[in-house]
Amino acid sequence: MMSIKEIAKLAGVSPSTVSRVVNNKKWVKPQLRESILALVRETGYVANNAARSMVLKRTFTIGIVIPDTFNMFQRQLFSIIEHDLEVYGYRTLFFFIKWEPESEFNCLRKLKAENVDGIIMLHELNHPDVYAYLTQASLPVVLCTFGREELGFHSVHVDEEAAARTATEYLIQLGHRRIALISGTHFSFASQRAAGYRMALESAGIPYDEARVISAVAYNPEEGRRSMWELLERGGEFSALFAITDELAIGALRTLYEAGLNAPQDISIIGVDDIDIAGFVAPGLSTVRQPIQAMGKKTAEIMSQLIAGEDCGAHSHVFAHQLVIRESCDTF
Amino acid sequence: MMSIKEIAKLAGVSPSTVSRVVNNKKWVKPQLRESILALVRETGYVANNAARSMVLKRTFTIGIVIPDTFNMFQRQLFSIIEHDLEVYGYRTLFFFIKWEPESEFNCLRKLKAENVDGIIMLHELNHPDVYAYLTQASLPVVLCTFGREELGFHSVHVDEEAAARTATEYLIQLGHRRIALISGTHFSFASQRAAGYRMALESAGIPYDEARVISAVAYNPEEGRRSMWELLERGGEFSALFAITDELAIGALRTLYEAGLNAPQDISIIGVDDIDIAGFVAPGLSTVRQPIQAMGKKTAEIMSQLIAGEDCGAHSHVFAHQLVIRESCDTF
DNA sequence: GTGAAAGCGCTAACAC
DNA sequence: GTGTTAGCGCTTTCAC
Repeated sequence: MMSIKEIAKLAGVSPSTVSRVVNNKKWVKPQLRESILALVRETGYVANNAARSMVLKRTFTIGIVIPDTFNMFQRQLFSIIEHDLEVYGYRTLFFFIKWEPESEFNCLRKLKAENVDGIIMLHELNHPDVYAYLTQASLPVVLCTFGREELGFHSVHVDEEAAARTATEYLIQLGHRRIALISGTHFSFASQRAAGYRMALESAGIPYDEARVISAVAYNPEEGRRSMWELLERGGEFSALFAITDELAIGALRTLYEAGLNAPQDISIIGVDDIDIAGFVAPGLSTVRQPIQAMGKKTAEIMSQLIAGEDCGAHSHVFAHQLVIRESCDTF
Repeated sequence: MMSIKEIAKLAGVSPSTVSRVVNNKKWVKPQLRESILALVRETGYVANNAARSMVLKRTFTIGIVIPDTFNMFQRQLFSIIEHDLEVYGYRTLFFFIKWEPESEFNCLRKLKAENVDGIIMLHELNHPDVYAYLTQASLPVVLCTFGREELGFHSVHVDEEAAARTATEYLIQLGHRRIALISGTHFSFASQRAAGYRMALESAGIPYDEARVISAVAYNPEEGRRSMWELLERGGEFSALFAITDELAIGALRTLYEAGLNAPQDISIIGVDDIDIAGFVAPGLSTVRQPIQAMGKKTAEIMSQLIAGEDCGAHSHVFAHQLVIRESCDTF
């Protein structure tokens, strides 16, 4: 690999001068600058990041903590964030969290080893050491799609409870009263969305019936499929289903197909997130949209401001959700 | 951030000794080793990667080149690769390629700056400078899901042409003779799969009819949907469709739904890849599976062998595809 | 067994 | 304007 010294030798100048040129600093005679630039182009020289970040004490790298099984929603989100971060001049480094308990600890190790300039979490970490480290290192942190007010981190998210209430109320408005729920236990959004469901029921004077709710152990289509089958096999009657994520809802839709049932004629189904594929299944999935694009952009923006030491105002940035009506729900 | 010097000072030893301990080298008195280890645990010290890789001249990082719009197939693939690479002791760094022409050049810059130990390409790059650099730097390279025999790189892929032929022949076997095709122009797999379609037709003595083929500009559901609408609007008759990717096929399935048509009753549809979601749409998508798991594992394995300087045998590792019959195709 | 010293590639004071 | 020097955090000879 070409190094700055070699370029310097070729140009007959000192490394400092080359450094000044490639970093666009002043105090280099225009003519010299040009000739060095030409040399750089010719040789294809690019400065070594490791060496650079060591002296600068900045890596220009933002760590993104994300589950290794990241779903389509998170996938869209991080693409947006990655893109914007690049525009701001930052690289992204992914830290994939697995379901094993040591994974979080492992992530912390890597975080320390990498010396990132900031961290964006698309995944809730529970190990207190992680948050302790982040705080103590006073590393810029932005939580995306969940909040942690107590910890004082910036966060970008929707009001999960309200979003779930919107979905459930839509079903109620359509005339449904026996509404099943596919919920889950992992991550705070699950209990928040489940709470929104209960509140909607309560407001409408509909009793909450445990026989119609099931807790999924993951948020993918296969779990949705499995859960819906279980719900069906319980024999309890329901005319509509609220699944706390679109992927779960898509799996439930699949179960209906397998069972020879139709949505929305037999059972109405609604999800949350509005992932890309939601509009392509048949019937198109009605859902509550999280403004992925806007949330991703905001996350990147806050991060860049935080690093620049600018004030970002409120710590909690709550985005409005939006009901998206497609074809999977009908009046009862 | 804690540094090796501080640990050394706390332990009352020199940095070299601490280094020996954390790197599990010999020549440290067991007792001393224990006390230093305890200190490391206590302080949560983790060696700085940048500094480490600078002196080692290895980064233990594998670059993964992937389109920023990576589809579900590629997403599954890289999760597997990332996981295995971690087991082998390597980190992964993603290089997202955008559709802009400068993106490839930009990627090359980053590649140079990062000093990765190896590169896995999940995306074909066309800029000759890239391959020139890879060769000249004699960096281990593994191409995944496409080949480049001429360039002498290792590659892991299926026989794209044969896979497409399998899909098309299945349709023919079912009695279809008017088979539409949604193909594309980007990346070599597209023309290879299109060629497989033509060969299957030819073998069956079915004339190739341009009126029934369309070229998509991307390989996502939206493009599949759009393409299928165009095919339908052309008015040409066909009883089956071969879409060169599952995402395209899923979009086409959606078009049928929108048009009030049914698969497989009105039109049979088959794709290629067998992405996760293929089994969850309604009807379940029949497709030709690429053994994602095996291919990902092999890719990581070859990479680790290449770095270790081991011989990996053949340069081209071709995996067998497999017809997956679900519900989207029926006899004509 | 352990420490001192050199050096990886780079940037930033500071000298000239 | 340009070069010299020191040093970022680490590992690795080479002394001792």
